[in-house]
Amino acid sequence: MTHHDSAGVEPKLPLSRERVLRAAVALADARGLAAVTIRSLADSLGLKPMSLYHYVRGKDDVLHGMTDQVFAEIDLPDPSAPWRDALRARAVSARTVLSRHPWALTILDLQPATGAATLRHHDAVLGVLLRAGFSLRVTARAYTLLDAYVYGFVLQEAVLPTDAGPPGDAAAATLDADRYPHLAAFAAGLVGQPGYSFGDEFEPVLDRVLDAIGALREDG
Amino acid sequence: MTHHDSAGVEPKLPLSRERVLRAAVALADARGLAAVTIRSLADSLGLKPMSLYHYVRGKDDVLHGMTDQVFAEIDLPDPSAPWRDALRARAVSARTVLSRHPWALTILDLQPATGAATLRHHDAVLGVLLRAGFSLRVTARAYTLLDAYVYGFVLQEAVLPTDAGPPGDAAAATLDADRYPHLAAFAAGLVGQPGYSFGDEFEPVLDRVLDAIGALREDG
DNA sequence: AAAGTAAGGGTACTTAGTACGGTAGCACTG
DNA sequence: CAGTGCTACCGTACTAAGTACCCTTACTTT
Repeated sequence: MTHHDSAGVEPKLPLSRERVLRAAVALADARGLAAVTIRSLADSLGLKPMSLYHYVRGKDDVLHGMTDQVFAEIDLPDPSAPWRDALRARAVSARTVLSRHPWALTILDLQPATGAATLRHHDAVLGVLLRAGFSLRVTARAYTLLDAYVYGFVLQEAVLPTDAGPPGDAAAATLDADRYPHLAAFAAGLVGQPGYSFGDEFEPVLDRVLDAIGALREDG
Repeated sequence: MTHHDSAGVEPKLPLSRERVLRAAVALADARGLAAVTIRSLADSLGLKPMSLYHYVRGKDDVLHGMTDQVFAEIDLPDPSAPWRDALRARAVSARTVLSRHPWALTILDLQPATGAATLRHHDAVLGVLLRAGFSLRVTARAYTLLDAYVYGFVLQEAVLPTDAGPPGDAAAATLDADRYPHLAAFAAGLVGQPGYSFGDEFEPVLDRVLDAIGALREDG
């Protein structure tokens, strides 16, 4: 037996920065961002901690690289599609990917995002808007709004109390209905209802966001 | 001389959880979230590390408490104002506060946000919408959109390359104009222009977001 | 005065990042 | 074929940080 295994157990292919980052993403998905330590990462690759430093510059570099991996998973927009369709598809894809890797947002604001996949991605989206006749200024606003919506939605999705608890409603029990009447009304009247899923709200609201982007274009 | 000082140097009043958290916020503002360690926090209060554990449960509790402090800084919406004015003011306030404490977003998605100030805040905003006749479902959508915009905007503001570098343009120099033509066009044609400020885009776009919320209401 | 309690601290263990300096196998050179 | 050097990997050890456990001092309460 030549190596330990814990989460990913990637086959014993030639090592590389790519494979290290992929293992890091797998680890974060499986056990959370906090479980991504140089030591456990090395362990999941059958290596000793110091060996990783041949492929990455350090922990920070691993985190950088992980976000770039995530961006690489997001579908690039179709350059020939109408802007609205292209943006909609890209928003849905981004949301799906970020929901799959919820730890990514936590890292995002740590660094200026200069990974190759990240840059290529942003460039492609900007291209869609510019080709559709958006001015530079409106393109900036539109992209800001679209991404703000996606990031913000995913962030809220991550924050929501995951009531995988008792059948009734875990959140409502904690809530003081006197002090927070509206929150209580929510827990009881909407979130607690069978069939309600916060995630399902993404697309209906997205359509209004796209309307708003259209309005931004009119403004000039 | 009875105590060390480093960042906050709060006067020697009676200690309390409140004061510990306030010192933590001051530390994060001054030196970044990474500088908030139990040890440096104790030091900034003239205490030894272990003494803090009489006021907080541990590092996680400190982080929880810090986000709640931040929420406490956001103006509560005026319950008697029309929904659009109330939401607009609250969004501007939230954005200002979050820009002042950019580290807050990093912590936000770590925990389900159950601080008192946080709950009171959300409850007040929900109240504005419900009293204005929004249904539960549309209220949820509207609030999601508004907060997504604020969070997402602040997040992007934090990520933006702060070109406080050379006079020309630091970002453009790094960018490969062949590989990323649209990004390059941006750096040169908009971001690099004198007088351009990303932060100034917040309010114009916010107005379109409020339009979108109005449209959500129509949909029912 | 005795006893209890609150506030603060000392020591030390554990986990994590990483600097520094190996070592072993292979490739290529003269 | 010996030597030279490179590549991949590893062992050791230092530092920073969180925190469990137990102690001391001082003040309060009866």
